[in-house]
Amino acid sequence: MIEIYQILLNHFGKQKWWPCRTGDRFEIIVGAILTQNTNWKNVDKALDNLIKNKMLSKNKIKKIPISRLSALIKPAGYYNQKAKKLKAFVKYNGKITRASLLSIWGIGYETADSIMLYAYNKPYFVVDAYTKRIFSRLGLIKTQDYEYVRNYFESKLPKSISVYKEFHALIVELAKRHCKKEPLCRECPLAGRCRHAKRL
DNA sequence: CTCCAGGACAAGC
DNA sequence: GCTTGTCATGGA
Repeated sequence: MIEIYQILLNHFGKQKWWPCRTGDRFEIIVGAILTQNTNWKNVDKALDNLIKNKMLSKNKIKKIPISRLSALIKPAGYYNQKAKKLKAFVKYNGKITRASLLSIWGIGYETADSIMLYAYNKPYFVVDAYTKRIFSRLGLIKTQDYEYVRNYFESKLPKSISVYKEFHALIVELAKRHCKKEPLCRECPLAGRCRHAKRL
């Protein structure tokens, strides 16, 4: 597994995730919620709107009317749902752990682990749809169950925050560049490992 | 025009 | 328990 990480790192270079302009962890959390099933470019516009209107803070999100909040994050799509999710998150006051994040409405496994890893620097491997798709097509995982896949990666990798961060980012980069193109295995850095004729 | 993007939740079976 | 529908903009 670490070999695959090295191949991707050598091929694409460091991705330096999570993108964050303010350097504030709250921006990472908001981004993690807004990017659910959504292109990052759209999320970027929504974050721009929040920053330009000086609304990117826990207290501001608490106080802003939900109708205005949803208008500001509109480019990110699902804006009504996501406005509710942001409200649900800022309403929570307790200690932030993986379990407590999962108890908040609107935060599922991937979002919780993204927040833990990239905002709080805790060693949870983030599993997204790309990860499941690519590694099952490589023949390395049997099921798509989230916790199974996360456990698989965490057990086969050194427990390193930076490796977890980069690897997930590299998987997304690999997917963006090669998962859509057909046939896969020519320019793909994992070509030699792909047992499938189809694309990753 | 269709398809999908760094998901999560609820309803239906 | 597992499968399907819903949420929605913007770019390819």
